[in-house]
Amino acid sequence: MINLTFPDGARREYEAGVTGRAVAEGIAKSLAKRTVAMALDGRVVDLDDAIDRDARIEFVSRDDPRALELIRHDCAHVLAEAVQSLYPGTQVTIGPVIENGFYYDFARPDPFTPDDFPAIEARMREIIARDKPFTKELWSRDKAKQVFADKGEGFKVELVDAIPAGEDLRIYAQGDWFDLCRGPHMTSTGKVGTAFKLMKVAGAYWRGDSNNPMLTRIYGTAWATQEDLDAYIRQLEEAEKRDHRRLGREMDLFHFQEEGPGVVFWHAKGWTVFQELVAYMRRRLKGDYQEVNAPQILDKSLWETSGHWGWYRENMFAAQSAGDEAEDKRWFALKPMNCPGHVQIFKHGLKSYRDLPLRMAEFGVVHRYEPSGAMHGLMRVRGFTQDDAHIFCTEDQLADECLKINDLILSTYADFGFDQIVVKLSTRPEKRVGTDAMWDHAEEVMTRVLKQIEAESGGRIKTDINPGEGAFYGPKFEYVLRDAIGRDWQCGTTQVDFNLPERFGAFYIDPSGEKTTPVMVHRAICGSMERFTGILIEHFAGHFPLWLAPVQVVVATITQEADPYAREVIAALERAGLRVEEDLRNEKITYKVREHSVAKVPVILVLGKREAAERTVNMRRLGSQDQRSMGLDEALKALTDEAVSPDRRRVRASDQGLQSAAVELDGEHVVERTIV
RNA sequence: GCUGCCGUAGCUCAGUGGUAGAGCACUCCCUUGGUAAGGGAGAGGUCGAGAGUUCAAUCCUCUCCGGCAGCACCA
Repeated sequence: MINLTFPDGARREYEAGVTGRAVAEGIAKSLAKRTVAMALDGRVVDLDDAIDRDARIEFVSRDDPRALELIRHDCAHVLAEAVQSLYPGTQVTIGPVIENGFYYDFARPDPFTPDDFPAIEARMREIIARDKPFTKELWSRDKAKQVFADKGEGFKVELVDAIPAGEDLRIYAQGDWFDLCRGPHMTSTGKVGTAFKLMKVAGAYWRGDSNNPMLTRIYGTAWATQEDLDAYIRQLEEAEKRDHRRLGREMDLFHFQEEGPGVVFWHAKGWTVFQELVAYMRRRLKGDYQEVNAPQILDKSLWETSGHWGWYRENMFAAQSAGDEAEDKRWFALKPMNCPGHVQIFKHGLKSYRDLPLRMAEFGVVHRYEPSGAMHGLMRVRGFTQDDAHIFCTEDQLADECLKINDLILSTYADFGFDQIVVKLSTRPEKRVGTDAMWDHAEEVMTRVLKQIEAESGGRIKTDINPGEGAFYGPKFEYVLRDAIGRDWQCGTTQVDFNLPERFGAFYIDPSGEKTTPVMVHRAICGSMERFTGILIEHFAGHFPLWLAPVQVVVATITQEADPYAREVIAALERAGLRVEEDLRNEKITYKVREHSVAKVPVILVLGKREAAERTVNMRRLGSQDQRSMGLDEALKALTDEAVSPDRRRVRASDQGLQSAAVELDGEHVVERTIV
């Protein structure tokens, strides 16, 4: 006999080996009917599984959040059956659940196209309507291999081989169709419901390895209800509207063209945002960092010394004199990183332990030959600006420096309204330099720092470990932020480097007069300034907070009679340091308002005869139909106050002895105020 | 880089084996209008590049370039 504990705390005895379904039916037929799976001690399993020991039991209904994964997984199986029945000869491989849906990879000479979706979806609906039960069998390895081999399912045979010895091979059938699968599944295909949709097709390498053949993958999404599915589709449409490539065009921020694949043409407005961001970062570095600038192209020998030529040559740009008869035909490389340059600067002149920690920053433009398929708007480019820095310090200073960097990174993200941050520690990879003792030490320091970061954040910062993902020269922290629509971006990074200073023979004189190799820490906060600008565009949906907006105010007149006053207002705004554009065109005010609203200008000051006579302005904020009439001086004060960047506001607040709670002008608040 | 799709005016997109069209934007004219598109006229394209098939190619075929969606990659 076994004891089962129910969610309400009740305990009952059952024969060992009783199935969940029998338990449910014993309680109520209706319960059994609406239950799609059960959870034993919190682990979701098939309802028909035999229960052979004491457990906490919960019945999972279709509307249980835990059922969503089952719905998607079952839907993947239904997709696979539909595809095999419609396209005989197609091999099935794997079909896992992913965020917001699932996919299934098929092997087929002719890849699928979205044109195939209606037929597949129709067949899926038939399979779901048939409502065949999912049944599970345990097969021997030999039987599974034999059956799949006989069916011509070579990929499944490989999967069977990959399952560790001693593990059961589970086969799930839904009527005549069956698949090798870890499970669990719901009770029958009908439970999948109709709130599913095939989304796109794509190629994907077998087992994620680019040496393997390419399969054809069908992505789908599935939800418990049609409302959930509709909401998801709407969310995708919303994300598309925020796409920085689209907003970049609409707001006239930047463009790309064929002659420069992966390099940005920044227009005046985009460059204004970019430069505001750089200026912000410069202010944040002041006092702690010295800013330098190392050369753009350097003799390839330097990159051989650094190791980049050996490790990353395929991804580097090289240049030489274009003249056929040039006396000097040596090869130079465009810098892919700033660190070798910074080490040269460090080495210039003898350094003392008193100079450490020496923090060297650069907004360095680096070029990397990214694979063509990797490029994506501003997010992945071949030429970009790093907010890079290298800290030369002693071993003893390492932990403090990591924590100091952490403070800078987190406070920077907070200034833009990013408050969901994950810090991940990446540990030693297989291909690496340096002794195990060095790695032990560095990982020990960084693990300690990671714990401290988590503890000091009061639970706000999540941490994680990526085993084996470190750089070849040292372990690293990666800072992943979540934007306004829930997408994650890895931006900041802190990397410990035991390798480079030694390779270049950099040293300082320690207190006992000995030459000592410093530890070097690479760190970036935004990472790529181009990318971070792209993230901000999408995060704010183009509705930048006033301090970042490329055009902060447009002064638009209703009639020409207001032109002289408008010029006065513009001059006053410009004197106050605001970025202003005039719109004195011979157009109706509705037309002007529409145009500037579409361009996402945060503030429109409308001036007509009345304002000119009263020396007032009529202010309209982006995203609001409301208008506010106010005196010119009042408007100037309100706008200049709001246009103060968050870091300056913080300084101002502390100067006035105010609590940091007064720091409200982060991105979130501005967004709330300016977006409908 | 791999798989699939795409490339026509500044932008969004129609279209055809007989060398092209719309809307918006742009220029000019009328209009001076109170908060998301007033009216009229005009200008604007080597149909991504090259080769092939054809009497004839923007359209069909191939190669290349670029883009998009995934995959792989990201020092």
